[in-house]
Amino acid sequence: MSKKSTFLQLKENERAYRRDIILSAAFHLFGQNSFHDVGMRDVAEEAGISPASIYRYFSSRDDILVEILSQEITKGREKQWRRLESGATTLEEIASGIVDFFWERESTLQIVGHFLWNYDVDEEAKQKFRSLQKSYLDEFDKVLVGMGCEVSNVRLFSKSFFASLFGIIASFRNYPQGADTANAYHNLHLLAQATAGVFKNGMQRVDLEAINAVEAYPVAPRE
Amino acid sequence: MSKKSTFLQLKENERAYRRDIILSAAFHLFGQNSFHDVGMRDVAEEAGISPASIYRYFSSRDDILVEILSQEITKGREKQWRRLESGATTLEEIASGIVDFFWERESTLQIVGHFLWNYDVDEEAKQKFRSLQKSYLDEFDKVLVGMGCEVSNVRLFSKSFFASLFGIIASFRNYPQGADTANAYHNLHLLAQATAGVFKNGMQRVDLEAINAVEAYPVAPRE
DNA sequence: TGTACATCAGTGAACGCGCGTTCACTGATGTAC
DNA sequence: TGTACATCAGTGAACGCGCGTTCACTGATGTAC
Repeated sequence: MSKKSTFLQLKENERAYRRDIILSAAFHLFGQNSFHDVGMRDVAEEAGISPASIYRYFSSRDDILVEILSQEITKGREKQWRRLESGATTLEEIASGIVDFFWERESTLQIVGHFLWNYDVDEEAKQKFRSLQKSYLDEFDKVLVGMGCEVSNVRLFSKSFFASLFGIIASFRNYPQGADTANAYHNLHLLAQATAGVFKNGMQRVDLEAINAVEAYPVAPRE
Repeated sequence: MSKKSTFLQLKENERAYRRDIILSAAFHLFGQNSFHDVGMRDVAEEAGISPASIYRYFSSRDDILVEILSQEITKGREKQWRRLESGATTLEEIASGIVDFFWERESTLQIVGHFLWNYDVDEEAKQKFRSLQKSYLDEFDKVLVGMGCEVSNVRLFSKSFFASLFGIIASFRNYPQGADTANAYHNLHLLAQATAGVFKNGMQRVDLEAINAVEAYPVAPRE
């Protein structure tokens, strides 16, 4: 490696390092505040730079968001997959893992919601988000197969299961359950357990009939 | 009834009628445009009045939104419940009904999302939204029981099932499926069918174990 | 029959404000010759 | 060793703009006496 390329390498490293500082700042803020309360000015302040500087490292706010989501998923995955590798796990455990994942970091849920709901999301970030979805589902497929899922279309199962949990969390995390928060948390786990139980039962059969039933379904494009 | 009270009544009717005009205008706009593209100025224009006038009939934008959602649900319910009353129906049919309901009116999905995600929602509207949730689930309970659901905790089942479908629609309505829209629509139905199948299987048992498992779950409040 | 007053629908214009993003610029460091 | 030039981190201030909502006002209609 020539001297010159080493210098360039160092420069690139520095740049990556600065980028990380911004990301860490944002990550930290999202851990303490709710999604809508963290703006570019806040991130800049936390990182010790000016708002304008952020745009040297990220093309948009969405770009930061998707990057943070990526980190969150990686962390969450490590935490959960570690358990998985140490032996067989149940769908129920995975389900409560997902509930806790979103419960502990509300803003992560908000970020996902942001990408699922918003129309005017930065196109580049949208692409990244989609590949995150895909890779997450890929891993999930593997886990299910590893758990002995005998369903013919595993991907269908992964999608349904994850989306179900996501929907439960989204719908009921703030649903009034006699007022206190602990109750809502408990209720989420209850719903997650019930759903996991239902899916566990379905893990062996079901889908074949379902798919056949659906092939005949009319394909009506949105007007 | 005295003459006076009749006059007052007429006046009230007129007022209610004007309110309905605004609501219809908004309803119409939401049917043709996406959620974020319909503002108070648009509603006003469509209704043939000035933006300021709207606030004589609704306390906030959220107030209009929740009112529209209420109408949508009523309509959708009529459509679906009518089928139900004419005989036994399957969970699968209900599931595709829900998919179509949200698919046909994307903005309805957006409205629900708005109330589930946003923090700074008008408090009054939030209350209304919650009672909508409740009454919807109430009806759903009845339908399930009517279908022969033998589960001990029907409400738990209703919540899980509805939230699952909602999550599926939210997660995958824009998920790239080989690019064209018809495909996404078809895919949603596929997922819905699979999920309905899984839940149908679980409708007879499952939940009891699940609930017991959960009672022992630690109740950890959000930090 | 007329006058003063209350009520309420309706309005044009402006307010407010958040907030992502861009602009024009400075200063430091490296490179070419 | 010095000069001109390129590159890039970093910045304060402002831009832009959407958009829900409010303000101060007009005009019509009903009511009291």
